[in-house]
Amino acid sequence: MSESISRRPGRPLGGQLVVDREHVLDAAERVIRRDGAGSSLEAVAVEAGVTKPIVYDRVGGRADLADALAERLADRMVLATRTALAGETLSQTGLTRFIEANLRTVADHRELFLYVTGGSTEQTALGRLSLAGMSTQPLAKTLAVWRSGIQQDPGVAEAWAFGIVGMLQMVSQWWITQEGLSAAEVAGQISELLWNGLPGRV
Amino acid sequence: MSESISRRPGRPLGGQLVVDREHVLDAAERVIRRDGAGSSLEAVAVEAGVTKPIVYDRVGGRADLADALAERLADRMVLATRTALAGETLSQTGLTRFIEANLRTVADHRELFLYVTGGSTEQTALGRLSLAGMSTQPLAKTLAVWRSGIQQDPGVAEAWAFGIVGMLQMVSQWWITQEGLSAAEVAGQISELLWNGLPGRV
DNA sequence: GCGAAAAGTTACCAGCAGTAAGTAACGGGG
DNA sequence: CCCCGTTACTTACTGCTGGTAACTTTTCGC
Repeated sequence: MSESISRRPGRPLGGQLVVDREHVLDAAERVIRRDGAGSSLEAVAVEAGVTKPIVYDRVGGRADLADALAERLADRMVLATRTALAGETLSQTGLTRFIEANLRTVADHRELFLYVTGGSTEQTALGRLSLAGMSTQPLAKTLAVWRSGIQQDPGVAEAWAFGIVGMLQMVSQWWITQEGLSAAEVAGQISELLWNGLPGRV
Repeated sequence: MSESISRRPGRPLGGQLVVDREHVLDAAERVIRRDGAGSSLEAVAVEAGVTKPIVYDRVGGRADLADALAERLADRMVLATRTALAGETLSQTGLTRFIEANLRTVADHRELFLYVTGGSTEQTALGRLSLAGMSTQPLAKTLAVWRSGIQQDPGVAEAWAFGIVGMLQMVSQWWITQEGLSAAEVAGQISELLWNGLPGRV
């Protein structure tokens, strides 16, 4: 893959785009998976078989790349949790499955997760909210609907959604550095906290 | 402050260290407060009235600086929450005060918080765990003791501590970008979630 | 007094984000 | 049919930052 055929300058024969946005993002994922979260844009360009300005043209700067990858990761998480839940009504065991699916997705995309949540600097620190935002927006909606359904105040939904996403992110980050701690176990513990609260049910 | 007197090379007259570690960290805090989370080590050195290698000698590289500042911030948070709680036994209103104190401390050190949690790249993403770790270690201990006291399983303490810290970090990050949302309000909502759980008390 | 150690600075290197300028192929109008 | 604007690239650069090697000056023990 990515035979560095050292294209000559100028428009390539055939007149077509040599790579599109999706190809660049695919290359970025491969590089990050191989070289870790500290990968450079240059490396991404090389992996895509193209030069830096093309990356800038297709996806933008570093922050934009992180955003685009965050969106992909968020999509996969939503997908994984959706299939794990399969539309059933919310319960503690369902919540546990939701969390466990989340953990497994993070483990599957360890370096990508670190790249996206690690950010680079400055406003990207706030940009981590973009990954959060993609996850929180649907979650907040779900929470609001569900809370209304059980005769509870739905006004807490937004704050709760951010809180839950933050909790999952930090637990994921902690968990992937731990050895010999099963996803199911951790998921059960966090689920217990989120469902029954700190004091537990009496 | 930091009169750029352009010292000559060589050991300074008097033979004493011109700045110690604490002075460098103070300077770093001033720079970050003034210039934001994207501040460079060079700027820190200038603010401290000294050159880069001195910063490296006193505190180490960028990751070490972030760690040291994280420790300071964590200390201040622990202090703030401790005075807010004043040793009373844990309750929902106490928890609310704990969270509100946390939010206010973050707001007081906005840029520093972003610098520390933002990290730079690579292993610093995992290094965010260092701030987390400093906050979670005492929290986990407190939780374990408290859970034991109310006849509940204390084995969940570590995971819960990371989860709670992550929740607070994300909520803080979200809250400081929001306008017209009081700390007390948000603290109450998060406290409600942590204390009573998602379904609420019946 | 003198040389080793201590405490600085200068000057550099490597790598990276981001951009300006140059080059070659395509394609439509005269 | 050819020419010129447009398209789609690459090369080559700037500016900055983290990090380090080498040099300079003072101090202090013997």
